[in-house]
Amino acid sequence: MSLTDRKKQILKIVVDGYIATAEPVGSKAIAEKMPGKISSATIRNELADLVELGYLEQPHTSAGRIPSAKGYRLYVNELMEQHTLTAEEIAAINQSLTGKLAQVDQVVSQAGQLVSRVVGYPAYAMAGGKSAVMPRRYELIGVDERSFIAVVMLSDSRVKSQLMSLQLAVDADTLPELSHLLNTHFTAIGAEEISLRLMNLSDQVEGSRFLLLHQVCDYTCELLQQASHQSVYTNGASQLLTFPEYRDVDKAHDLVSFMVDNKESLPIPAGDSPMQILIGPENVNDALKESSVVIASYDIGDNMRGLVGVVGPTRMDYATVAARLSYFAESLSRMFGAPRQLPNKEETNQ
Amino acid sequence: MSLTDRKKQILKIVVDGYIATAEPVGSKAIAEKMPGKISSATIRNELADLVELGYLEQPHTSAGRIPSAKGYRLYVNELMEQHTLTAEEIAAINQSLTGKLAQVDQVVSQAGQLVSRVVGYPAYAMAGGKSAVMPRRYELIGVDERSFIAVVMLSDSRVKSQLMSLQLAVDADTLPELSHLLNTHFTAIGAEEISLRLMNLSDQVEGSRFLLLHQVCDYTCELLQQASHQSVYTNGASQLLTFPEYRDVDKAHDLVSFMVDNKESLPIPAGDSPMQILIGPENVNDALKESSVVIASYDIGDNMRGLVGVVGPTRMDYATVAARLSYFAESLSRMFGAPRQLPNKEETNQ
DNA sequence: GTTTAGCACTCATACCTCTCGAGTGCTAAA
DNA sequence: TTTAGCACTCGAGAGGTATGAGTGCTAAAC
Repeated sequence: MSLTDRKKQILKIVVDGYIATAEPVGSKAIAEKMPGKISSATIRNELADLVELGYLEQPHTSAGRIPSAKGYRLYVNELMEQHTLTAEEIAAINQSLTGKLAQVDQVVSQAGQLVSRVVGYPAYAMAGGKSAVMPRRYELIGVDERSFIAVVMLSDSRVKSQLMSLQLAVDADTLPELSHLLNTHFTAIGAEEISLRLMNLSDQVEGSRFLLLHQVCDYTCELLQQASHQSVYTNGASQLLTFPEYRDVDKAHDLVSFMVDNKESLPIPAGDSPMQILIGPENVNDALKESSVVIASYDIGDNMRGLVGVVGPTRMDYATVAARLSYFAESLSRMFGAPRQLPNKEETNQ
Repeated sequence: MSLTDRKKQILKIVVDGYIATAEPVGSKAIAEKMPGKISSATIRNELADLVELGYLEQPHTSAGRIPSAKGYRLYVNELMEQHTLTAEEIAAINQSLTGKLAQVDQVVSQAGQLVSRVVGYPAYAMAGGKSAVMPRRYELIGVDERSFIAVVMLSDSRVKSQLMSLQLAVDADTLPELSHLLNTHFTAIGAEEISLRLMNLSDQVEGSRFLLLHQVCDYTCELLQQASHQSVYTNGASQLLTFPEYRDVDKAHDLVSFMVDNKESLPIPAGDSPMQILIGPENVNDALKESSVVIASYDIGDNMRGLVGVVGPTRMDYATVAARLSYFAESLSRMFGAPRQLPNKEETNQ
């Protein structure tokens, strides 16, 4: 007994129907949707086969059928129609992207927010991989005799700055000198190396200057740590509550609080395919075993990658979500590919 | 018929009981908790009075009593025992505060997060009022011939910076000159004034330089706008789902999505009391009519105020929440009062 | 006048049974 | 291989009943 075309067609109708209504789909309903006249009895035979093959499941004897994870998988891989975005959908996405993404730094978090809005499911976002971030350039700017601004540029072209205050006033030459010192000895190295070199300087540099250096180095280390420990942003988790599969408050709570408190464990794409779909039990994490995740990645300037994912019930509208998400990711890549002209390659510091 | 001491005592027992169990409290249960032996029949007479006075309600004839908003109000104002924090609670709060609040900028959002964790209810946070933010100091730092870093210090002592790129290379003198120009003409003014002055310069300044100025001014305006439009951070909204009053998914969804999508409408303190409690219908916003809010504010450096609020069912554990929240806010004020030495007063720029 | 015991009454909840109908599986005929 | 027919299954909902917590009221006791 094999998967004939008709079986596939029936499977597709079941998945489509279940996605739309969240109710088991019966043989009669299928018969009506099948092209050519076929009786419900025939459909029943086919359905029995599909259950035996593992593509469908039966909640109980006298109910219609619902897709199994295997069924969804086949649907996603072969059966589902490419959802072509309507003009309105494209307009909505473009609209949501215009002018919103000025700060490179905020791109990632905003992407998650926008996706959640655009696809109508909860979403999450994070910045993906690449080599470790390091300081690339320092600048110290005097404000008054008791405070100065530390500016640190990182290897991924982000610039961070903070006001710092001093116990003891320093004279005018100090800041430029220390800037130079930092730029010569404290760039292109990691956090441990920074502490190390700072220690070595402790007896070569006069006390109040050393304190100042210490402050800046601390700040830098903090930035590096922040950059290394991937931060994940989740958005719209409350939308889960609108799906009937999460009417059970406990289930909903499990998933919502997983998305909020345990973001770090949300799935990241395995290979380097631009889009990936994880269906129910295909998810490693228990909390997601009854949900599906669609992940897409996009390029941000400076060979970084961003990642946006969408979470929903296994009964997710894969076709639409996939289409919107991939258009969204492509748009982002495009926006950051050409028009942004950031200094394109590493340039040794100072 | 007036509020005798015994009636108050009974009211207190009802509120305490209802807070603890979320179930109507019956006369027998009350009788057991009353000091001195009083029969349940007597209690029933008193309860009937309390209902008539509007302090209690009866879900239906044969159920126990639950507090009305008026009842909670009396409880909060007079009856509730000051919850004195245990050593563990204090330790937990202190612990959560240590070393977490380095960046003035992140204080507000982190405060919300910490409060939510510390008090065990959903929380929100925002930075409060004070005069409009303005640019106070600029600095332009060359990176290479095609890019530079713009550093803008705002009147509230926050420092922001971003990498910017240029179409045309500029020579070495340009950046310092333009920095000076910005510092002389573009500080201590609002966004509209910035655009205005920029326009006036359009024919006095050579093209590529003007473009550069334009970039910086745009960035500044963006910062100002960002600062003016109060941002509200919410945390732990999912914790609502653990309360029986939000077992009804629709109710839960209403409130959760209100907290997430409509944060701006969350209540802000009316007077300048350090702590405020809004009970059920006392809230202006419909979505909060069946919930209570506890708000506290604290001082951040530079005469700014931060605000943290806690949201929960009317049956909230006011005593504990209030105690923890106020300790938390006091700690924050203390941390930012003395030990932080930011430049203490406005100092006219350059 | 206040308190108490006693008792009939109320109502939400849980549980049972029954009915209804959608949907099935199987069989036998086309 | 397909179809009609039919008995069967099972969930959902309606209706009915028992249970028990809790009440209000009355009349007696303090």
